[in-house]
Amino acid sequence: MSEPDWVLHVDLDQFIAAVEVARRPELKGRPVVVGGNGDPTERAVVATASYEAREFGVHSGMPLKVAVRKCPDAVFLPSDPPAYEAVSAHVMDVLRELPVVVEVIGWDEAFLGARTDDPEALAASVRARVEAETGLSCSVGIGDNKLRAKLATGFAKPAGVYRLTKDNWVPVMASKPVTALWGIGSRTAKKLAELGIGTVEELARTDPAELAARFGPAMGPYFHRLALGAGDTEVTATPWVARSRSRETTFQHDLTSREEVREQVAVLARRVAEDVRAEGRPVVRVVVKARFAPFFTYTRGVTLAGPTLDAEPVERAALEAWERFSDDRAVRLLGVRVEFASPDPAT
DNA sequence: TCTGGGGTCCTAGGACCC
DNA sequence: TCTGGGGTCCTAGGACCC
Repeated sequence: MSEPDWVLHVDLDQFIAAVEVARRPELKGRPVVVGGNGDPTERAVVATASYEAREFGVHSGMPLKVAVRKCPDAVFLPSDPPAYEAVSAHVMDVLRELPVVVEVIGWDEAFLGARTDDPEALAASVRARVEAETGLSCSVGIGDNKLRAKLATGFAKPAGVYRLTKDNWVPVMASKPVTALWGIGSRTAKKLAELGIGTVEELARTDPAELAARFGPAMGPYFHRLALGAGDTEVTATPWVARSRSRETTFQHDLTSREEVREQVAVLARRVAEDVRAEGRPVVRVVVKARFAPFFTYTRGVTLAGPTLDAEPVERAALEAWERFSDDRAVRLLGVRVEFASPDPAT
């Protein structure tokens, strides 16, 4: 595949809320919050808030209990992943009809690789086609690599187009906080602040060796490259092959008996085993995640004697992994993850 | 305010081997 | 009885993203 001239990043506007409003037109214009079972008294977080709800300070990841306090008049709806998956698949099909390479990176996001003299015209046609075929609004970032295209979308939202390349990177990004970069979160920002680094420009001016000493040989130089706006340009339509599958549950009330916990570990293990049997990929390792009250999370893993597609050894390994926790605190969350053999090109 | 569920990748430390 | 240096693999934890 030849190098594309341009990378476009397409991001559907308030995707989950938009899907819900589309099938309940009477909700249009109202604050809508989707998450959990739609019961804001439960332990769950906001998956997506409509722009009307965001006006009240509600945002993704916020506990529903907090959201309902900020916006008591919002309509709270349960999350319905199969519905979003179906709409997402439709949108991706619409994108594939355009003269671009489509790399899906989430329900509501994709990179497009394109050879064109007029990326703005292409972006406009993306927005028009998606709107016409699905009724959904999207924003499009145009970049000379994936990082810049992705960040450009943030400036394009909502329902717009924005171009970010090496030509305007410095004026646009230099004074922004390091968290504006895709890959730097609050934890890393805090550590950078301890080094006196707060902005993208300050990070760009820092010696990569100094960053490597603090963040490791891969992450340190990577953060420096981010600050320069450097990134991948390759866009591939090859579907992603998962390394692992998992199921996890946060309990509405913490589990306190070890017997009850064992039962739930077994339930999760069987559920994951069912998921992966459908995929037909042998499991080589099973990892149990436990979150103890108030919020301490640990994992314990067991490597299987040999690859398997059966539920029974997965369940046994999960219980064995659970037994290796010595903790007696109440359990807030349990998870079971299975890992596949690494995809070896030789096999 | 009280923190979901599903993923990926990197790092550090210990085990083990030569 | 005191013990180097390097490499690789495995595990658990941390951080990030959608």
